Amino acid sequence: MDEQGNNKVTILDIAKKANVSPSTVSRVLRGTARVNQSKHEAVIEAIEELDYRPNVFAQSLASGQSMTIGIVTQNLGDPFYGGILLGILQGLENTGYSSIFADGRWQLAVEERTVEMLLDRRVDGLILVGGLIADVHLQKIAVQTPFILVARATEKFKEQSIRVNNFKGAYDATQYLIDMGHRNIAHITTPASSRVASDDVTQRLLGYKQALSDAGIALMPELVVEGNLLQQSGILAVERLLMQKRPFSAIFAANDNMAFGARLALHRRGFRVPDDVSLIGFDDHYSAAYTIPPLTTVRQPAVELGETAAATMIDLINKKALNIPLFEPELIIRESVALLK
Amino acid sequence: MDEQGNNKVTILDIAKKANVSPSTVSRVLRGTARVNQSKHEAVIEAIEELDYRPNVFAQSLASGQSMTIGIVTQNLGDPFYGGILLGILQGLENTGYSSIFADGRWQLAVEERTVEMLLDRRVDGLILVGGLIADVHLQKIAVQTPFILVARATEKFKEQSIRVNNFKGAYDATQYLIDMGHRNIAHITTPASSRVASDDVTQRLLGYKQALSDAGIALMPELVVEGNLLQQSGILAVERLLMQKRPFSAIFAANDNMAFGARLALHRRGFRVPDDVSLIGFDDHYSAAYTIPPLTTVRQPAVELGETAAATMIDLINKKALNIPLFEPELIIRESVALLK
DNA sequence: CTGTTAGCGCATTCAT
DNA sequence: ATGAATGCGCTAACAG
Repeated sequence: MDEQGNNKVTILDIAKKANVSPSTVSRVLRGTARVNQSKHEAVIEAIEELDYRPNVFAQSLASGQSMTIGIVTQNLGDPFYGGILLGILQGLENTGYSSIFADGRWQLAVEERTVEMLLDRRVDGLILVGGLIADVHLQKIAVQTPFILVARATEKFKEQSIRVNNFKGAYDATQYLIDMGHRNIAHITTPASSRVASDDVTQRLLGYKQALSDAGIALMPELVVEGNLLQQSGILAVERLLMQKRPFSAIFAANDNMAFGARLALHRRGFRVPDDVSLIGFDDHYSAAYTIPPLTTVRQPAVELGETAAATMIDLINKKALNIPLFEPELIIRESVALLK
Repeated sequence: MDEQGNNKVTILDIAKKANVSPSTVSRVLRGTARVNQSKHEAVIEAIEELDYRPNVFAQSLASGQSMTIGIVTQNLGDPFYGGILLGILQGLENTGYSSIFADGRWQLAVEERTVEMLLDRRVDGLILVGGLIADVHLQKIAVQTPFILVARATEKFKEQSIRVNNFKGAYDATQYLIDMGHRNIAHITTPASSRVASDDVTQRLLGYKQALSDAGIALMPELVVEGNLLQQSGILAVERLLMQKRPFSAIFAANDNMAFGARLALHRRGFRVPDDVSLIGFDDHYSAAYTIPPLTTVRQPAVELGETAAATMIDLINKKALNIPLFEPELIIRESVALLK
C-alpha cells in the first residue's frame, strides 16, 4: 500500500532496493530474459512497495516502440462507429497496447493532420475507421507504419481491411421484401461519385439489384434514388420518389438514417408505414427498435469488427500471417414491413 | 518537398545543416529564447528541407511535459457525448496539446484502470466525461494531475466542472406543457439511488416540480415514475403509468431515450402522440427530429461544453483563473406536443 | 544469468 | 545570443 501519488520512483530506485542492477529490473519488467527466481521476487516486491510506475516516454525512447496504436475516427457519437471503437478498445485490452484516438470529422484536411499527429507520436500501428484519405497517401503511410482499414472502401488494401458482406445484407433485405409480396421496391443509395469512401453502399445497391434479378423482377431505374446517408436526404429522396408516377410499395434504404428521413417524409405525405409502404434500413441504428413502427434493418457486427481490427493490428505489428474473415450482416425483422395485399 | 517518410532526422542533423548548435535548434523550436535572425532562418530552412519531426518522447522525457491531455469517455457512440468529445477535440486544436482517449464503458473497474493508464502516460491533464469514479479517488488524482469534469455529478468539484442548467431546461419544458393547457403532466426520472452519476436528472426533476408549483398545480406523486435512461425503461415507465387510474395528458421524460421508449409503449397501447398524449424529452438526440412525430426536447450545447472543457483544461494547466459559465439549455419545439382541447 | 556501458532525442543549465 | 555539457528514465548490446 502506498499513500503518495507523487511518483518519482525510477528503475534505479527499485534496483537499489532489490540489490540488483537496473538491467535486471528492466528484464523482469519486460520479461525479455530469464532472471533468477529470488532476484525476480525481490524486484517485484520492491516495485510494489515503492509503487513504481515505468515512465512510458523513457521506455519508448529507448526501445523505439511506443506500444500505442492510433485510431482515426470520423464519427464520434455515431452508434455504429461507436460500436467499432468499443470493439477495438476491448480487443486491445490486456495486449500491452494502448490506444490514442483522433477524429477526422469526415474532413480530408483534418484527417490528414490527424494522421500526421499520430505518426509524430510514433504509434506502432494505425486503425482507420472510415475516412477519406486517398490510396496514394495511404501507400506513403504504409512504408512508415502498418495500418488496418475498417468500414472503408478498400480496392487496394483488401488484405488489411475488415470487411462486411454488404452485398449479402442488401440481398437478404430485398429478398425479404420480395417474399412479402412486394414487386415495386425502391432503393435509396448514394451518388456513385461520392462513393469513394464507401463502396459498402455500392455493394448494397448491387445486392438489391441481384435480388430483384434473381426473382425475375425488372429493375426500375426511377425507383433508385440518391441520398447522402443523412436523415435529411431520406426526406428528399422520398419526395422525389413520390413526384414520379412510378408506384412502389416498399423502400430499402442504404442506411437507417435515410430510412428515418424517408419515413418522416412518407408520414407527411399521408403514407403509413408499413400499411401503405414497407420500409427497411441498414445498420441497426440503436434507435431503430424504438421508432414507430420499429424498423426492419440489417445489423452489422460493429463490436466484432472492432475486435477483429485490434487483433489484426497486433498480428500485423508482429508480422504474423493475417486471416481476416468476411463478416456476415444479419437481417433484423421488425414491424416496418407488411405483407402486400 | 520530401519523398521518404522514413524519419530518422534528429535535432543534431538539422543543427549541422544549419551550422548551429543543437541547443539553438531547440530554442527556435520551442521559442524559448531569442535567436539571431539569420540563424533562425537557417534552422527553419534545414527543418523544412530535411522534413524534420521532433520526437515526442524525447521531448516529453526531457521536459517532463507530455503535452497531451487524457479524455475519459463512457459512451463512445452516444450522440450527446460524441458532441462533447467533438467539442473537446476542436477546443484542443492549435493549442499544442493532443488528446488521448480511453473509454470506461460505465464500469467502475474499467474506468479506474483507464485513468491509471492515462496517468502512466503522464498526461498533463484529465477530462472526465461522465463516469463513476468516487470523489475520494478523484481527490487522489488531483494531487498528481489537474482534471475537469463534464456531464457528471459535481458536489465537490464545482469549480472544475462544466455544468448545464438542467433545472432551467426542465422548468421550461414543463412550463411549455402547462402553457399548452396540460395539467396532468407525468415525469419519467431515475431512482434517487442511482443518481450518483447524474444529479443532472435530479435537477430536471426539481425543475419539473417547480414549474408545476409556480403554476399552482399540485404535484401528483403517482405521475412521477422511474427509468434508467435507456429506451427500454421508457416503455416500462409508461406501462406503469397506464396501469394506474390517474389520468395524464402529457409526459416529460428526463431524456430522449426514455421518451422514445415511452412513445413506443403509448403506440402499442393505442395512444397517439400528440393527439392523445403530448411528449417532451431532453438532450435533443440526433434522431429526435426524425421520429414520428418529431420530438419536442431540450438541447444541451454539447459541442460548446466540450470546447469549454478544453479551454478550461488549458487554463487549469497554466494555473490561470477559471471562469466557467453555467450553460443554458434550449427548448426545441417540435410536433410531439399538442394544445389540450 | 547478470552487471556495465552506451546511447535514444531533446531540453536545459552553465559558461562564454 | 549561443555552444558545451549534463541528464530525463529506460533498453539493449556487450562482457563476464
